Amino acid sequence: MVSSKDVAKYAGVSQTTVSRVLNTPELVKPKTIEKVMKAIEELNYIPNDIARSLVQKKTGIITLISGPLHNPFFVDTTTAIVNYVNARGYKVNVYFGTEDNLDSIYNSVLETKADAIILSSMLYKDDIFFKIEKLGIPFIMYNRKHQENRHFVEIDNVEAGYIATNHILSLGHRDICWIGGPHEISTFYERYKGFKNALKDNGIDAKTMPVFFTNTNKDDIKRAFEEILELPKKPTAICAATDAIAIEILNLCLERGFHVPKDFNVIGIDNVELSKHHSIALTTVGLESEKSLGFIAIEKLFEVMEKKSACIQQTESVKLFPRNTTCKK
Amino acid sequence: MVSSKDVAKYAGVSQTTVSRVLNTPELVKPKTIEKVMKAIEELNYIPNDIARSLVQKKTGIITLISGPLHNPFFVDTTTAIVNYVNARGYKVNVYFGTEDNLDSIYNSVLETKADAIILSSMLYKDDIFFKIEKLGIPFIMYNRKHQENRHFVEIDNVEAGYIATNHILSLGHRDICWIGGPHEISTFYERYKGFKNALKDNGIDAKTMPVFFTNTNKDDIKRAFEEILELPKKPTAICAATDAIAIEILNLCLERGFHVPKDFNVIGIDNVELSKHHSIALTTVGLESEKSLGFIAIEKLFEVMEKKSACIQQTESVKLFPRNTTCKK
DNA sequence: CTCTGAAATGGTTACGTATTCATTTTCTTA
DNA sequence: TAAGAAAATGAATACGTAACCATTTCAGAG
Repeated sequence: MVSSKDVAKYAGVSQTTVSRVLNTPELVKPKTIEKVMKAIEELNYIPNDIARSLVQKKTGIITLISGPLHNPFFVDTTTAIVNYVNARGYKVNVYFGTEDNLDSIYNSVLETKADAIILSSMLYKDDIFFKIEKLGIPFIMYNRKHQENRHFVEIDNVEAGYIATNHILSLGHRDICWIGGPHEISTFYERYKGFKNALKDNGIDAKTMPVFFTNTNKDDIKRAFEEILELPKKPTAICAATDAIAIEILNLCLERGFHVPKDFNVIGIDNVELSKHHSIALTTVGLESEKSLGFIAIEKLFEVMEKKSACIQQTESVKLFPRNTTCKK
Repeated sequence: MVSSKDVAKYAGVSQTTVSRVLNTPELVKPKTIEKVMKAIEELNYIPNDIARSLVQKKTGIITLISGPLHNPFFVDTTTAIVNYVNARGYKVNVYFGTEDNLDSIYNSVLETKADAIILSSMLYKDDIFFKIEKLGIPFIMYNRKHQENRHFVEIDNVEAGYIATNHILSLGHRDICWIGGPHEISTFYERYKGFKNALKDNGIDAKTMPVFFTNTNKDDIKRAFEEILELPKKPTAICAATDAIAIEILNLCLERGFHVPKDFNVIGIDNVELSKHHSIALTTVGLESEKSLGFIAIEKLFEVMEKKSACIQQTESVKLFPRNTTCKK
């Protein structure tokens, strides 16, 4: 591999000068620059990122721990994050976390001397929070938060659950069910809280409503859906904690020959891009702002990296996006 | 930052021994290992990946240049690639290439001393091919190939175009149009070739058929669709070169109040996961094999990295997946 | 011309690890 | 118990760059 030393020798200057030509050319005589550039050209020299990282203690890498892309929410956020990071001249190390592989991901992440971390894999009570904090580098959670209540960007999940449920109730539905995820995740816990609040405010006893807390892979959602179908009183509306779940429920309904919204109303939360597709047209609750949550989060992370902010605690407000999967009972 | 030297001093051994404890513990006395591990624990030492990379000349990084995730094909492939790479203990630097940002991506990629590159951004005649080849590291293209005809994994694109078109013809449609992408990309060129071949074999003059070669972003597809609507003789079937285009066409049809397949048949190519969703149920052509193209490609790339193979030139066979967006005329 | 300060360049070192080679310690066996 | 082999450890170095400090070169003022 050709190094800056080789270039230096070839051009008849010192390695220091080669480095200067590339980093602070204003300190080098034009004629020298020319010489060095010619040598670089002819030797096909490409600076070694790794060596630079070592000496500068900056890797130019942002680590992203996303959820899996079969969840369209992470399609939207990953796109926003990666593109933003690259536009800022950084690189992205990406991981798709599931229940199985998180340990090995965290191991790898801690060794990588990234300049910052953005993640959506955090549980409400999660030891990894403290390990990451101990790294001493900027980090931010999006869509989930930790008990410690620091470094997060989220939507107003309680409100989102409330709005979704309230919408269903306002359409006249009274046989409702909730299908959400594990409550170790703040997002699911809070959205469910909104569900209960809405029921209460409408004078309904939450305890009478069937609720399902499932893992968010297709198989488990299917299992939950089958349980729904076997309920003594079939619900007329299904409130899903996320668009990903809602869209899968949609799929299962159609697979069984049901019609949405005639047989079942379905509502989600997140307002993912896919929900806007006219084949899906999912009624959902999402950000008031045009920006995606991923974008907001990565923007904030850079603020922290640039010391413009110290600690992010941001909860974005939400609104209803009525589409075609809900209707008057 | 605490280094292996600090650990060494704390444990009363040499830095070499610390390194050995972590990499070749079988060469260290158990008692010493214990001492060192205790020091590592107490000092909260985490080995520095960067320094290791520098001396070993291995970064443990695979660079992935994917297309944008709003194309569901890249959702599938990115998932497969990232998960496979991480499972093998490597990291992934990911980029989402578009027309605008490819130059800056390539700049960044060439500087990163990745151990290998996997990409789907290559044009048929593209100078970057030679620059990457000059890097001297393993690389592979998926879904596209270069004029030089080396280092690629693709589906049989000509055959795919043929099968799709033939299916439409066999359903009795005669007013067909083709909507594809720029022909600088091998994929589009070859799928279109299959389209023409099928017409020819059915005794139809390809020149009489309306064809559209558009960029693959939503706006341009919309523009093409509007042109289709203004054709003197409205086609009964639209052959899209990719599922991404087909699904967007589906969206536009529904937006305009058309019914698919009653008003328009739509067929795609790629058999992306999303096409299987019952709200979409897109008829398409895809891999015969169960594996995703991304998986096949990354598997092959590792073969090259392990010197099991030298140069990959792989074309996978395809078959029809009939679903609900096509029907007898 | 000479002096002075600025501009330009070079020598050396540090970054944190793995590796190579040398040395010390321990074990085995006669 | 001594000798030789094997095991365990350490010292020095390389990786390729940027940064620091020292030195040389140059331009302009007196």
